[in-house]
Amino acid sequence: MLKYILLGFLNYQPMSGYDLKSLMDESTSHFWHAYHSQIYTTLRKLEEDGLLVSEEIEAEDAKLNRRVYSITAAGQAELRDWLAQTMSEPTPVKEDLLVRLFFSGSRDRESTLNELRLQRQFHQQKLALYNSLSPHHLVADMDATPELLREARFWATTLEFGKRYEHMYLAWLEDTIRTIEAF
Amino acid sequence: MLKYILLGFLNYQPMSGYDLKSLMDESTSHFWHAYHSQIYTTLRKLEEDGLLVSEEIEAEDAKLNRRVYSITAAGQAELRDWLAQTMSEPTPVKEDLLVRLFFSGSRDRESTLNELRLQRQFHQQKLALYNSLSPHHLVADMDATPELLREARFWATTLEFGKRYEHMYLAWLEDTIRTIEAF
DNA sequence: ATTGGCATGTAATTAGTTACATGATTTT
DNA sequence: AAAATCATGTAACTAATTACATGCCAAT
Repeated sequence: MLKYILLGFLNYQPMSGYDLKSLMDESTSHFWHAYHSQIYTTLRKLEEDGLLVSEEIEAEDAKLNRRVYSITAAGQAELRDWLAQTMSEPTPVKEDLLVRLFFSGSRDRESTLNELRLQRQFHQQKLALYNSLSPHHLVADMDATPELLREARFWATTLEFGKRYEHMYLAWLEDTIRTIEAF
Repeated sequence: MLKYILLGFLNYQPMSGYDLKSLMDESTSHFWHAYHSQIYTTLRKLEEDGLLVSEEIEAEDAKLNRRVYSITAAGQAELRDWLAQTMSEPTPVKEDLLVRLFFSGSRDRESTLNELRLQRQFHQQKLALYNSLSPHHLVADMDATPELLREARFWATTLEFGKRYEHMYLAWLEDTIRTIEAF
């Protein structure tokens, strides 16, 4: 999946691994996180496969050089083909907290409740973050072409998902805390 | 994580890899899916680490023998220690559909809409499934001890999460379909 | 003086997926 | 006759995580 995220961003404009990591951190990381180590190795692999080309940009000053990647025609075709397909399943959920809760019967009740209360805090923060975000702040990090502005409408739908997800999660946490307090 | 799911179930009662796979399929797979190949290899590893012991049960008839695993004292301690901890973060979301939607600006609109409509179908089915499930049907697959019945209250909270998740997801899909139709 | 941002990578390990492989019994 | 269920595993591969590693510049 990371492959397509990188192709997707590089289809907007050429960028370095560092740029991609920064962009991801404030956008796609909310539904697909990746470490910089994976980003750099995947970029190399995509270049080997001919989907990207890179160019080392010498920095003035004594700074570290940047390696800027551009998408190739083959890369664009790969992205297009991938998008032309249709997911044949819903994405399976992987939620650690639910695993823990499922097996919390033998656990100290206060320990469980503390964990849920801490999670409530985390999800409140996430919701607050999403509410403070505008999909347009991403445009500011790239060249604001008219095409990019059209992309922002799709970005907004994923942000809306995030808000609803956190809202749902919080309500469930509240109710679950109350339920377990009453056990 | 699979490690703790296996320890968690085996803490209820001894079982084979096949039993564990079946139990997971109708419970934890909704928030933590695993293939049988991974289950069998993980069970072996846990036995090597002394957290489980296994015993080969000879089948009457000419059936294949079952290997039944039991949790050891060390295994119970490991499970207890893990549950005594507290997650220091919310679980990161990984949702393929959002990645695809994020980069769908350059995509044919009908293709995007078709994918969303198909997902709507999937999530309707998931919601229907969750609504048909009772946490007690799981007890039927194991020995119905009074302790197990207490566990079922925790199982129910995870099922409730599933219902709310699918409900939220569906509403978002509906709204997103309408939004994109209006683009 | 130290923290944070810029900037890049490799190495080692663990986890997860897909494919291969077998074979009997029961149900449709 | 074919499909589903029971039952177990290995092998190959891909993806993801964690740790290691470096070094400049600007701001506090």
